[in-house]
Amino acid sequence: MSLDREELLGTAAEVLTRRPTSSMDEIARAAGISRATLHRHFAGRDALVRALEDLGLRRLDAALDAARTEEGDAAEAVRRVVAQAEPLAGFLAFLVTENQLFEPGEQHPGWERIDARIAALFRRGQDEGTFRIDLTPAWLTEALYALITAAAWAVQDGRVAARDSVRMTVELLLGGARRSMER
Amino acid sequence: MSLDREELLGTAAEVLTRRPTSSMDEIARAAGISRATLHRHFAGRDALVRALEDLGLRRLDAALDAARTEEGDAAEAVRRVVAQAEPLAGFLAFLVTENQLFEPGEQHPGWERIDARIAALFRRGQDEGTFRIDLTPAWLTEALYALITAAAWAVQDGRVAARDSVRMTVELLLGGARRSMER
DNA sequence: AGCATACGAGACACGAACGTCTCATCGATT
DNA sequence: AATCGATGAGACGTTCGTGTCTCGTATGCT
Repeated sequence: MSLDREELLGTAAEVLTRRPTSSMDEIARAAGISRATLHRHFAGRDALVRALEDLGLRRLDAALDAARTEEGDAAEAVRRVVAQAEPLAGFLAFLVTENQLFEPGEQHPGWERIDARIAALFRRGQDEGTFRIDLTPAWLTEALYALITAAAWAVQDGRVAARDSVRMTVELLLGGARRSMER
Repeated sequence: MSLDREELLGTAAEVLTRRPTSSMDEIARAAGISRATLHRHFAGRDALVRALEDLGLRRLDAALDAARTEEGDAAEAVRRVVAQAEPLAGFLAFLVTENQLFEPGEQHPGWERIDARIAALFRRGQDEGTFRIDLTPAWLTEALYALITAAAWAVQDGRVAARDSVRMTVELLLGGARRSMER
């Protein structure tokens, strides 16, 4: 009956991904515990969201590790990143919109590190001559996030087949980032 | 002092674009009227959001008209669409996230028409041989929305220069959509 | 068996935002 | 000048989510 704190975070992420406005009570019910117990684990909604932010960063970090961003062809590495990050899309979208509500400047510093890892991948591709240099790594990173979440929503709404999601995302992203001579 | 209903909608759109959680009172203050008067124009928050949805659709429609989506080279038409829609990015992002909270199925039917107009442009490009056919028009439409809003956020956060916004968006989108032989 | 810890259920107060209403005032029209 | 309509200010009740608390119970450990 009693859940590990980590599992608790997992189900909270699930519920809030489905409906970002879910109340503490709904989250507790979904986890099979009472609201009181949820409060015993997390002081309040803020604390829970902060913990979820940590979880998201850990998961994304793990995804980047699994994608081996520093190995092999940069384009292939991007493909692996998209494939690894795709299951996290909905959850990350929740965190982003949640961050949007906070005051600017107090965002979790962990995001910068993640951004830097992805941007470094694009920069490597530019240095190796695979990616065009007239699009900045920062923009390509932003576009990667945007396309992954867009693909997740499109799948959820039935506008894109789930099995095509990763391919569509990667093809559009790489097609834009790849230099013409590499095609 | 007294505002036209249309101007009222405009400032409401502005305020909610900046902070999607703004209260009715904040919206009224920003428009220079009282909460009571705001309620005289719009029965409630729901009604206001619906009216804003209409406004967004009208603006986007006008943007597509101005972009002359059915004229000339499809790639150039896409460029014009992005340029025309870019100023609407923040506002549209608000509407999308607001729609996300509604129950599925009760979304404004106007969106389908807009989607169809943009998808038709991509389909035309495919028929004319300018765009690759392994990415569906529906996905390219989705990607267009996603990249425009991503660019707006990136500009707002200082990660992309405002004057590069349209170019970066178009280059990435077209680079991905354009067939390799067209490069 | 005894005890400690964690849990569920529920009650309570607080705050925020909403929707409704009243009333006084201001301005424009006639 | 008189009147009508729209407005601003504010009070009021309601709803919803939150955070805190208590109390009875169950689970698990010694």
